[in-house]
Amino acid sequence: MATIKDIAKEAGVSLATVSRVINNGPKVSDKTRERIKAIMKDLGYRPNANARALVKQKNPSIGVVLAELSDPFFATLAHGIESVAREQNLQILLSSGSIHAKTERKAIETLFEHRCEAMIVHSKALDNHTLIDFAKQVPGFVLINRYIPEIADCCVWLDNYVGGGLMARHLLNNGHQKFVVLSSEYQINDPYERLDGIKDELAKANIQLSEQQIACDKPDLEGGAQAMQKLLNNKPDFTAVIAYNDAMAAGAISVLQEAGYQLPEQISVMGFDDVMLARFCRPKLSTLHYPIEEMAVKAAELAIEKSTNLEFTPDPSGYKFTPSIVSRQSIKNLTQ
Amino acid sequence: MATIKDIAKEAGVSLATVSRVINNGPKVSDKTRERIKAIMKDLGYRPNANARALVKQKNPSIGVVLAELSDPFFATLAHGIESVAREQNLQILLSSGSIHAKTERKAIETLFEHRCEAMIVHSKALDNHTLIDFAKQVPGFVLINRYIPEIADCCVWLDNYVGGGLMARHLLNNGHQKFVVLSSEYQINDPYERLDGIKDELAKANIQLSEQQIACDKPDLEGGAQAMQKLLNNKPDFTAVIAYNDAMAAGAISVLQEAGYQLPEQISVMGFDDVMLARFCRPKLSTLHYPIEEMAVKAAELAIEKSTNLEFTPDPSGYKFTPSIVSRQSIKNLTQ
DNA sequence: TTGTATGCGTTATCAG
DNA sequence: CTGATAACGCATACAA
Repeated sequence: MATIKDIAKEAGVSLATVSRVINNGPKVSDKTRERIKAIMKDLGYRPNANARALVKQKNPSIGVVLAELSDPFFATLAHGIESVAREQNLQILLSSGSIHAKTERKAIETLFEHRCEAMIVHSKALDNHTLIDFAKQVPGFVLINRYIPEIADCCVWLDNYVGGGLMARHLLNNGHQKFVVLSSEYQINDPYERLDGIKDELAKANIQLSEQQIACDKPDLEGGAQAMQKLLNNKPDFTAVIAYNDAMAAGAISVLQEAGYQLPEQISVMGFDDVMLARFCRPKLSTLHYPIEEMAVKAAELAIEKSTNLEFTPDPSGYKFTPSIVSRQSIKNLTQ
Repeated sequence: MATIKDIAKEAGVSLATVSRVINNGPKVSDKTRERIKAIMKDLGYRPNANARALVKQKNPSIGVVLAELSDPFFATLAHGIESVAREQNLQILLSSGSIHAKTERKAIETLFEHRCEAMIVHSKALDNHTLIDFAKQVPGFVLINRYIPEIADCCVWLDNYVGGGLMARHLLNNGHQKFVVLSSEYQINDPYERLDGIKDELAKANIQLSEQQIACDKPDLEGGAQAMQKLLNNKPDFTAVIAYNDAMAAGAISVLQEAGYQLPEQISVMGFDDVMLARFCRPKLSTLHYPIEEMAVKAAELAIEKSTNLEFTPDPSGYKFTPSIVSRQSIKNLTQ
């Protein structure tokens, strides 16, 4: 592969001159500029990004570590990041953490080694301490979907507690009084926070949630189906199902329908996330909209700003997002 | 950030020795090895991947350009690639083409500049000639979801023509005789090939497809809905809808149901892709399974093999995949 | 077992 | 306007 040297030799000029035309340097005569450009095209010259990154002491790229690639809204997240990356002419370096602390750590370290100037990490397995440590090492480090008080200015996150409250309130407003909850078995914050939000809001209406009304399983379709089945076996009395996310809600719906229930006439179901699935399961799922793409864009912008402008003082209060209710057809209004 | 030099100085040894312990070089005494390792950890040393790539003349990474990130099966594709990348300790460099020839070209060139040793590109906008050109420049270049005869050994692709035939045959076998087709308006190969497959198979049963029986639109939900609406307005006589993909099929189903048709009793609908959507629309969609994850894995393995082993002679016949019928509930058997 | 020297492809700082 | 030349961080052939 042709280097700057080859084309310098071919053109009978010095390396410096060639470098100047590559970088649109100011002081080159139009004649030589054109001649060199022609030669570059001729030889199929492509600047070596690695050499460049080495000498410039930074890699114009944005590193992304995702908790898991199979996550349905990963595509949306990636799309958001990509849109700002393109605009800034930044390359994307992608790693997946696969929800293992070890792999996540490895993924982040790899990004470090590449000297990415900005980094967006969606960590589900690493502990706060480790993350804080990382955040302190690179200016452009941003956490998405996670809030750590010590590094609040690096966090773009969703208020899950408020989300849980919104779900409960919405159902309450629709006249429901007897609930059942499908939660995620993963030992991460989100499920706990949502659950706390639900419980607290319910408590305001003097409703307690007992352990028998909660089932945990994997936060996907199957998990939702199994959790629902467990609950059904106990034959609890309820009119509404509050699911950890849309996938679990959809799984629950299948089980419920196969058990002969009319939805939403007999039982209402509420999801969380507002992924595509929510619009296509029947009945169409009422859910909470998770503004993941906006969050991704914000995270990318923040990461770039922080890495570029060292004096930048972020406004921590601006990086919290709140989900909003999307009312479709899976919830029956009992008050009418 | 600490460099190899810093740690050499700190340890009172030469650069070479440090480099050896980093690369697990063979000739270092255990004592110094341990001492150096300790110092590395102490100083938080991280090898500079860019410097490494420069001197080794190759970047241990696999470049991926995707036609579009919002594509529903992009996540699946990425997941397949990622699984083999991890196994081989390869970093993923991601670019999106956004279905614009210019952007796609730029995406590929960026990957070139980074000297990725393997590249997997999903191009929808670039012409054959350009792609052939690229393929000849890097050994580890692989095209996914596209077949170009001149570089057949770089192509991992799905036989869309056979797929179209399978759809038609399946419907024919279920007693259907009157069809309507929802195709994609994008000027790329897939829709044409599928359509040809459909037409040819239908022709074997002496059925011709007229222009009024075909509607083109965007290959997504909305497009499917609109295409279906167009057809409905013309009030053609049909018992089965053949859609370009699951998304269009789902869009069509919405329109059909809102128009008061009973599905699948009155009208059967067939999709293509077998994405998650197919399992969750009602009636559950009968479709063709697109083995995208396997294809991604194969593409990654091929790309790595080609880049590693220059003598490797690929077996072109092994990189064609064939879709298979997934029978669910959206097709009524008219022969019973 | 360890050290020295050189080069990878660029950019950038000086001189001309 | 152009040309030498010194970094950048690391690997490696060759010496010691």
